[in-house]
Amino acid sequence: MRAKVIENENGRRVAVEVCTEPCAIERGMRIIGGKWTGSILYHLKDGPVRFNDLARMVGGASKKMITERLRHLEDHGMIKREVVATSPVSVEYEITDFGSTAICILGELRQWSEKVRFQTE
Amino acid sequence: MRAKVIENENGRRVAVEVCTEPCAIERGMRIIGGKWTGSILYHLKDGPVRFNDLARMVGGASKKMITERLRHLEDHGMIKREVVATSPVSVEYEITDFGSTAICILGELRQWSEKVRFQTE
DNA sequence: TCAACCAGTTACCTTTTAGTAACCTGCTAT
DNA sequence: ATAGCAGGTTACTAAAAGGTAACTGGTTGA
Repeated sequence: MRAKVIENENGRRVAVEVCTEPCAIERGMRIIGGKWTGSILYHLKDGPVRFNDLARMVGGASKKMITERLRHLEDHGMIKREVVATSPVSVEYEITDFGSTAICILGELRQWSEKVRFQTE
Repeated sequence: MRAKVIENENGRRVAVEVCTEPCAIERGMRIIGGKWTGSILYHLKDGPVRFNDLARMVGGASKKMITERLRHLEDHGMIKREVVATSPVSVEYEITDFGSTAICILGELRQWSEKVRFQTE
């Protein structure tokens, strides 16, 4: 991310230290940037939540989306899935320590976009 | 984002204060979460950059993508486009004060995802 | 005159993402 | 028995996103 453009000995403009794909920001976005992903993770910040409860909380997202995003977050070690031996069984999703490290970013994004309402449109 | 699930008087689980679509995190992601968007904005943090230089810096993104993202960022008041009367004309893109407010979020995301390499996979 | 640079635009195509709605197994309270 | 809950899965469709490559019109230096 230190990319800059300089002129070489022939007067041609060339980029040095280009942002090779995928750069850190792009990679980060691919982890927490998908639709619903950030919201879902953020909803887990205060403790474990069950699948259907999550589906109820995140209005607009279908079960399919919830499942997909949970698997994605699990694959990246941000949440863990735990089957609780109730009857009928319930499944709890809990944020991991690593997952928690993303919460502050999401929190800031949230605050930031709450201000946006007044800055644009 | 204070959504929780409670049981009502009939023992049914219902969500209260659900995250109505699109919630703050979702909205924020739609602004800075698109592919290349964050990277492009981040590359403008140290001063104005010309169109083709940007294209050179953000390796992997086509001119079409660069154009699209720049328009998007402009529409959201995060950058401004300025035609400089050189010959041939050059076009400079500069981050606005408002756009700068997103840089710290992107910086944190960047730092965070640099750590990710060691945490997952 | 020719090639290269500027800042894009256009047409076309492929891939990805997202959404709906129905369905599944297992369990339980009525 | 049957309706409802749990936690999903499946099939299908629509829309959006992303990518390639060619092209534009003007400028400039060799």
